[in-house]
Amino acid sequence: MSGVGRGRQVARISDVARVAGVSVGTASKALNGRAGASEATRERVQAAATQLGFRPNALARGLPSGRSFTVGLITTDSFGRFTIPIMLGAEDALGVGDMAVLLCDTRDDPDREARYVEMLAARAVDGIIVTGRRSEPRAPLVGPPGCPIAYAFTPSERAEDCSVVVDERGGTTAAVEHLLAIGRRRLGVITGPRHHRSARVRANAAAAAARGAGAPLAAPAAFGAWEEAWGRRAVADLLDAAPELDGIFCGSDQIARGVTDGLRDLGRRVPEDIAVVGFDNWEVMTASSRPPLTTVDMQLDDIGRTAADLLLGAIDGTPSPGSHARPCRLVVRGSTGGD
Amino acid sequence: MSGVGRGRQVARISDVARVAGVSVGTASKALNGRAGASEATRERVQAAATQLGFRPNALARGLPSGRSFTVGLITTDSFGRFTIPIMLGAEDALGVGDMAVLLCDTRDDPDREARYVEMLAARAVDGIIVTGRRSEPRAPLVGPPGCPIAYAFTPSERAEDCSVVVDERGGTTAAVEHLLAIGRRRLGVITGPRHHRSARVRANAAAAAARGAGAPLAAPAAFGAWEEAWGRRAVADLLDAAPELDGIFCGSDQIARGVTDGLRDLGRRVPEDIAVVGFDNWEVMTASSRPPLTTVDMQLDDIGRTAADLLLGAIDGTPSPGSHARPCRLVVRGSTGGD
DNA sequence: GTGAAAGCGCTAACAA
DNA sequence: TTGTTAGCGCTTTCAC
Repeated sequence: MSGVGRGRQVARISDVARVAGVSVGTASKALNGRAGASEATRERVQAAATQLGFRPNALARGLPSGRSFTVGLITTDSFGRFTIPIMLGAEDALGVGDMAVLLCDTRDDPDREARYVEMLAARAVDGIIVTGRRSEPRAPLVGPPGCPIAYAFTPSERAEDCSVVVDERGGTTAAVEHLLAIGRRRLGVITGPRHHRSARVRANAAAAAARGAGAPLAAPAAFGAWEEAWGRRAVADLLDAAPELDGIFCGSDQIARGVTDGLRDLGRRVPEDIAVVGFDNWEVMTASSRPPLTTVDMQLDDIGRTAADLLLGAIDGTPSPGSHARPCRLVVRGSTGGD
Repeated sequence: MSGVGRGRQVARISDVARVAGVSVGTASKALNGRAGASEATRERVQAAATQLGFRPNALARGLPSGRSFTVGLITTDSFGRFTIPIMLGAEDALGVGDMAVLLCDTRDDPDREARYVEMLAARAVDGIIVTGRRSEPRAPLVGPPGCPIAYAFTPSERAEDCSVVVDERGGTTAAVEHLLAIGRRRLGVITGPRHHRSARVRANAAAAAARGAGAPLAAPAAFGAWEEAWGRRAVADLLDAAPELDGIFCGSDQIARGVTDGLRDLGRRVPEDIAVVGFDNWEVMTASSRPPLTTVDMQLDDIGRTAADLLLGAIDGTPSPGSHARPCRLVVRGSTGGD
């Protein structure tokens, strides 16, 4: 015990100092590039550190400064399809600054969230990234006092908090304009449940874009569920209501895939008779759909990366309060005649 | 600076000691339940701690002991479908012991892996969990000397390392026995690429189970890709080779879903004409398939939980070397007449 | 430019 | 039973 266990096997700064023939304080300065160390000693110390494979103990390093070179990543949803790319992007950005990431999966449970925040406080994290699977704003995280927070994808309800969100409106508009650009004029919309903000935003944006181009929707947007089965069912109903439909914007790739399957069942050709656009660029869906789906990519890794960058800024004393919208990217494939 | 920043806002053990009217050392003993503190003071200290909302600084706590109450979670694959449930299970088990989880996504890059190991060493992690998306054994992780490691799902090539793996053979056998139990005798197998261990293991186990029951496969196993499109294609070929097939075991739910779609295209009814079983219990696939898929659940959360438990044991001085196989669970749904 | 010394918050010897 | 003291490995004053 008494720290003699594993710790001893690793080079400490005192070892580096001894090898370099300087004091511990000087070694510290030299290693951290702080003023007050000649170029010569700096090099000697660096050499000694390299030779010994010295890595500063992050725990000890953080104690005096109150920093831990660690950020907490809180996801309110068991990491799913949406949070993963966000996490990867965040990890990328943080890795550059040698920041480690502490994982916290709250599973939508406020108690778990509170416990995790305590844990992060006890570990003196330098900042926290909060993410989730929905674009609906969430109640602000009650974090450790003074600890910077950045929200990714799921914004905070408090407007002045730093949130990085997807420009869903812009992505939808691009998708509809693409349908119009390939000559479709009688458009329909099939999307998720009305109580989901994303479903509403995308439906409204699609309707507005179509109307704005002088080609208003051929039928009201159909709200349902984020499921293939809903897409299959809805497209049949939609064609009853508007038989000469020639383009469909779907609120998700799952729905879009159901729509293409439904259209095939009905004997309609995609994209010749009816072009279909999805949303999410979820490879599993876009690739297995017949034909592959044109879709909107939310570039979630960029969301995560940006949130992490802004968080790092805040940690360094340059906060970026407010909501930051990031663009989507349209990916054209066979379901609108691409490829 | 100088630790006066955020650190000051949080109660330290000295605050607790002062409020309780005892020394810091006594407070420490009382809080940690170590011998040498009367019941009365113990209670006073506890009360003071609660009142102040005291949480011991994990960094400071770990410095003397050389421990950090943190484990590293290394995943060799951008967290995908397989690693997520594993991570959740591991988090569950670790959370009980108040262990935090440091996230490391190596993206199959040995350099990244090496850098992460250094980072984990610098943070003095108490242990490391290594996971991946394949059941193929991997080269042993070169971790910090003396640091316990547990492999989850993807085992280590070194037999004496602690690995928790899925009993794929057992799961496959259960699936085939289910097909036999509902009266199917002319079975086929469609699975992933031959160079994937899982594809081979499952195909062999299925063939052995069928043979063992006196109903050898009606056609050799078809190896291809983990894709729906492969399932659609393969089932057509398989029916050419063995027209009176009445049951198909698929190496994944994606393939199985392709198979059900392909059978519908061919005018065969599932399960009346041909029963279909998948593998993975991936909800997106099982639910959208028509009918919903009977499948094998690998219980990956259990894999993660078990790996974490074994790691905690090793950290506490009770290692569990060797390979630990965990059972699968058969989930019966419409594609074999269930529900 | 360099070294000595204090201290970050905690634990664990050892005294009292 | 309690308090005192000495570190854990590092950074950072402050003398020299």
